[in-house]
Amino acid sequence: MHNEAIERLTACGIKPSAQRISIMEYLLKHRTHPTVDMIYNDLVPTMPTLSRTTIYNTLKLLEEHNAIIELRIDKKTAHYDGDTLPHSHFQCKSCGKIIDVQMQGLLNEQYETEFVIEETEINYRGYCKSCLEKAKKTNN
Amino acid sequence: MHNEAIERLTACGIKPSAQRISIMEYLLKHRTHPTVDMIYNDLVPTMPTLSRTTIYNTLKLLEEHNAIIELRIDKKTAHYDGDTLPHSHFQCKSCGKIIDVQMQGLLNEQYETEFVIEETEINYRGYCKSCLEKAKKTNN
DNA sequence: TCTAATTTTGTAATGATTTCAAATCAGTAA
DNA sequence: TTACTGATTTGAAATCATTACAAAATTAGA
Repeated sequence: MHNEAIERLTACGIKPSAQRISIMEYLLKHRTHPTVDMIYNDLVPTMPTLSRTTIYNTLKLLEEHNAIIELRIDKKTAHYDGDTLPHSHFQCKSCGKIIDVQMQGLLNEQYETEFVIEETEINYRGYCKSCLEKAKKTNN
Repeated sequence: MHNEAIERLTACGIKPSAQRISIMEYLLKHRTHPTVDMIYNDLVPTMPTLSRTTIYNTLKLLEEHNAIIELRIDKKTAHYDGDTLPHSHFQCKSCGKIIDVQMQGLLNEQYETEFVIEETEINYRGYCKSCLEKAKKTNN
């Protein structure tokens, strides 16, 4: 797990520091879609100088380099996922748990037994035509 | 538009007050996926006593009664949509604009000319099996 | 009109995230 | 080893969207 973390970091072009390895390793080991605070509370005991800011900074860095995915399914706080392969998520409005949904496209009845869905949200992010054109003019 | 707002409110079981009508009407008229602040700034001139808190309260009420949809595509703030029919959204990471994507399921090349997609996120929200079972036991 | 319930309002509190400058660390050349 | 440079980490303070709350205003019914 430790080596996998280092491999993932270097493969994504990130210099593997002790903190970055710890956080990457945590996300590879725990498929619970943790928040910053969960990661912090679990790592501080073995890394007492660790700062919350470092976790924020590192997660942003990892996300920008596509080493992890930032989930915005929770309306309050960001959650993070070490699984970068395309898949969807379900969050229970009562207990807050986030569950992986290994299916592209819309859900079928197979899942109706596992949970009751009240909201479906499909979000795309990227760059719009006019911003791409503006960037072209400025950069060339 | 005024009457449509009242109709939507009553159809969703919401008593139509002046403020609620204004906000509902605004969301029916402006398909720009506004934030609380956009709604506030646009409505205050004609409704000087309007409070931001009322907008927060009203939007939550409207959403709970399925009169509108709350969008969480923007990582900073909530946006709101008066169009409750199922559709997806795209947000430009540069200008922040949110664009409707009238397509269920994953995007095809048709959209590649309109924008470049970097992230795809499919979120479901509802209730998980164990929470549903807990609720059953408590309520019966 | 009087009263009770509902709705609205403004202020203060909350809490996640960001900013920022100082401290620490890692790597390199002398 | 030592000194230097740049990268990384850290903690405190600031920011900003949202919520809590209690008072004020409005509405509806008797």
